[in-house]
Amino acid sequence: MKPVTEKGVSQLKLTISYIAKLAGVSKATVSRVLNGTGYVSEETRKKILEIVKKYDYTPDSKAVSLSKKRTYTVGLVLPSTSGPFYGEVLRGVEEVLSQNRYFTLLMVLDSGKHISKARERYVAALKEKRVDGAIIFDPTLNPEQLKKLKIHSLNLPIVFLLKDFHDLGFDSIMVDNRSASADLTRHLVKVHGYKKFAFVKGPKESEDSEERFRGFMGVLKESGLNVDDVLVFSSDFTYEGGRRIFQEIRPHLRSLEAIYCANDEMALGVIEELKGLNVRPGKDIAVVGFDDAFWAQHIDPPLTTVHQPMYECGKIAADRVLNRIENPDTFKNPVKILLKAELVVRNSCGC
Amino acid sequence: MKPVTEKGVSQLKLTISYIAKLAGVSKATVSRVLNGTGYVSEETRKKILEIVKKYDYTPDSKAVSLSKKRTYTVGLVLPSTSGPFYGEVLRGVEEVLSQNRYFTLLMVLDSGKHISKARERYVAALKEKRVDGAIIFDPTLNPEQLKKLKIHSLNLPIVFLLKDFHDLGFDSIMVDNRSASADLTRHLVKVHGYKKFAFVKGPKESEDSEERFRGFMGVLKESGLNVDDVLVFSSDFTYEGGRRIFQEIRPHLRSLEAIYCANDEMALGVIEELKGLNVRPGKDIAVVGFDDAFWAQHIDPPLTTVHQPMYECGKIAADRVLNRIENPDTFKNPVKILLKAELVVRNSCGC
DNA sequence: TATCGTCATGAAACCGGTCACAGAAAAAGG
DNA sequence: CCTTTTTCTGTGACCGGTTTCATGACGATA
Repeated sequence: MKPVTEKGVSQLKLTISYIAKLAGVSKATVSRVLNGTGYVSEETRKKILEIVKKYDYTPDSKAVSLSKKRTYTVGLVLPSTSGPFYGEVLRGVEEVLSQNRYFTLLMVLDSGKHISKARERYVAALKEKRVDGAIIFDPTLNPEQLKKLKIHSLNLPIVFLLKDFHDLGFDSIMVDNRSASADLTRHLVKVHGYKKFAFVKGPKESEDSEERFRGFMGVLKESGLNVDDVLVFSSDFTYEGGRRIFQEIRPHLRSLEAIYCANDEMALGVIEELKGLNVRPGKDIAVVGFDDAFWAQHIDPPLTTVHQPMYECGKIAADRVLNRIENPDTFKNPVKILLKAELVVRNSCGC
Repeated sequence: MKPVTEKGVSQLKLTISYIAKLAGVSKATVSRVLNGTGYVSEETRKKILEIVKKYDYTPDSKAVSLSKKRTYTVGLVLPSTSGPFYGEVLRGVEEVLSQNRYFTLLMVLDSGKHISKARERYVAALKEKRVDGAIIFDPTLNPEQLKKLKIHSLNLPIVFLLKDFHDLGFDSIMVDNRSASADLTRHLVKVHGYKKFAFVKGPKESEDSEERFRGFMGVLKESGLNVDDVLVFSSDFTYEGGRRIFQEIRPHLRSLEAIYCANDEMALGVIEELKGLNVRPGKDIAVVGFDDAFWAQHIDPPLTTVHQPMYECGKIAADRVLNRIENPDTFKNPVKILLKAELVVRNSCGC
C-alpha cells in the first residue's frame, strides 16, 4: 500500500511522531503538551494544539496503556443481563466509573456456555491485564473454586459483590439479608399479628435464601411463636417456580395467614395462582417477597418486599476499586462492607 | 525497587522475554508457540509450554493489541441501563461477542452528565481506537449531530441500532414499527370491530412513535373508518406520563372503545388509572401498548402489545460488526436491515 | 564575568509483545 | 556427495506512545 494523497492531506498515519514532524518538534514535546507535564513554551504549545486540532488527532489508547501500564478500564462481571438486580448494579458502577473517566468492560456469565467457561474468560481478561481492576458478581462462586482461579497473585484490585471472600483477602460488599428479613417478618408479626406462615425458599445452594429464612425464623422465635408450625417449601427463584410450588401450598391454604417468598418473582407466581383461585392476595392472605424488582410496585396488589440497594452496591464497589487503583498502598487490607436493605411496605401484606 | 525473591521464584517481571530466557530460546520462538504460527520443534514447544504453565504466564493484552492493532473489544453504547430494551440488546450482543472471543466495552448515555458529554465520551473511545468496532444505540442522535462527531473518517466498523443512518454510510438495524403497528391496529379493527380510538403518542421527536402512529392511521383509512374521530394525545413514554395523560382522556372515556398507547409503560399508567375509576381494562375498554416489556405478560390484564426483537437486534448487530472487523474489504457497502416486530395478543385488547 | 537556577527541548530507552527476514541445520532429491 | 527444499531459531525493526536524562539558552545573582 503506497502513501496516497487525499484532500491534500498526506496519508501518513496520524501518530504522535507525525504531529511532531508537522510542528517541527520532537514527539516528547507533543506528549508533554498533550499531558500537561513538564515545561513547554507557550508558543510551541499553541502551535502544537493547533495542529492537533486541525488534524483531529487523538493518541492511540493501546500505546498509552502499554507505556503507562494502565488501561483506564474496570471489568464488571454480572451473572446475566436480565433479572431485577443487574441493571441497577450496572448503573451504579457505570456512573462512578464514567465520572472518573474510566471505562467498563462487561462480562456476562450466562452468555451461552457453561459457567466454568465463562469464568475462564473473565479470569483470562484479568490475567491479560486487560483491566485495572474488577467488580465481580458471581453468585455461584465458592471459596474452593476461587482459590483455583489463582486470581490472588495478580495483585489486581478486585471487589466481590454479595459474596463474602473477605477472609480470602478480597474486598466484599454484602447486603444484610438477615436483618432485613427480620424487619419484614416483624412487620407481619407485630403489625398484622399473623401467626401462621408458609415460607418459600430459593434453591438449596442459595446462601441469600438461607439468610432470609434465618432472619424470618429468628423473629418468630423472639416473638414466642411456634416455629414448627411454619410450612417450608423450596423452589427456584423464578416466576414459573412460584406457580409450581403453589400447587404444594394449596392444600394448606386454609390454615395460612401469610406466605413469605424468598424473592419477588416467586411471590408474583404465587399471587397469580391465588387470583386464579379467587383468593385475594393482600386481603384473604398476605404474600410478601424480597428484592423489590422494579415492577413490584405496579402489580396488583402492590408487593410488600425488601429493597435491595444494588445501585448503591455498584457505586460503592466502583469507588472502592478506583481508590485501590489510584492509591495502591493506602488500601492494603481487604474490607467487608455490609449494606442494609430497606423494608418496603405496600399492600400485599394486608396494609 | 530491587528484585526480591519470594517462594524461590525470582521476581523478575513475567514477560515473554523472561519466559524466553528461562527456556533458553528467543522471545520470537515463545511467541510462535503461544500463537501456533511458524515452525517450532516439538521439543522446544513442549519445554516452553511447560514453563508457561509453571509460571502461569499470560501475554499482556496491551502489548498484543498494540502490535496486532486489534483490541478484540467492541464498544456498545446504550441509552440507559433500565427500560425494557437494554437488557435484551446487551444479551444478544454479549452472546455473539463472547462466543467469538471478543469483549464488550459498555458505555451508557444517561450516566449522570449531559447527553453531549456522554457522546463525547464514546466518540473519544472510538478515536482512541480503544475498540475494533462499535454498536451504537443512541435514540436522540440526529444526522447533523452525527456529522459533527466526525466518526466517519475513523474507518471503524459501526452499526447503529434503531436509527437509520444508512444514507450517511453506516450500517443500520431497524425494526419495522409501522407494519407491526398496522398488524396491531388491524387486530383491533378486524377482530374486535372497534371504531372509536384514542392514540397516545410519545414525545414529539420520537420517530418511532410517529411510525407507530402512521401504521395505525393507515389501517383506519384502509378500513374506511373516519380518521378524524381519533383522539390524539401525546406524553413522554413513561409510566407517570401515562397516568398524567389519562386525565385528558378521561372526559372522553364514554365515547371510546380502545386506547392505543405508543409504548407499554404509558399503557400501564393508563390501565392503573382506569382501574382506579372501576373501569375494567380489557373488558369495558381495550388498552394496548408497544414494546412487550418483560412485565407486560404479568400485569392485570396481560397486555396486548408488539414484541420488539431487541435480542435479535443485538445479535445481528454484533455479527455484522464482527464480520466487518475480520473482513474489512468484503463488506464495503453499508446495509440497512429491517427486522419485523411481532404482534403479541394477550387480554388487554378484549381477547 | 563566572556561576547558578529555571525553562525549553530533543535523543533515546522503554513498555511487552509481533513479525519479516536471514541464516543454520536437517531432510529430501538427483 | 552436492544441491535444493524444508524445518527451526534468532536478530532486530516495529507498534505508538511516555519518560528519563542530557544539553542548551536565558536571566538573575554574586
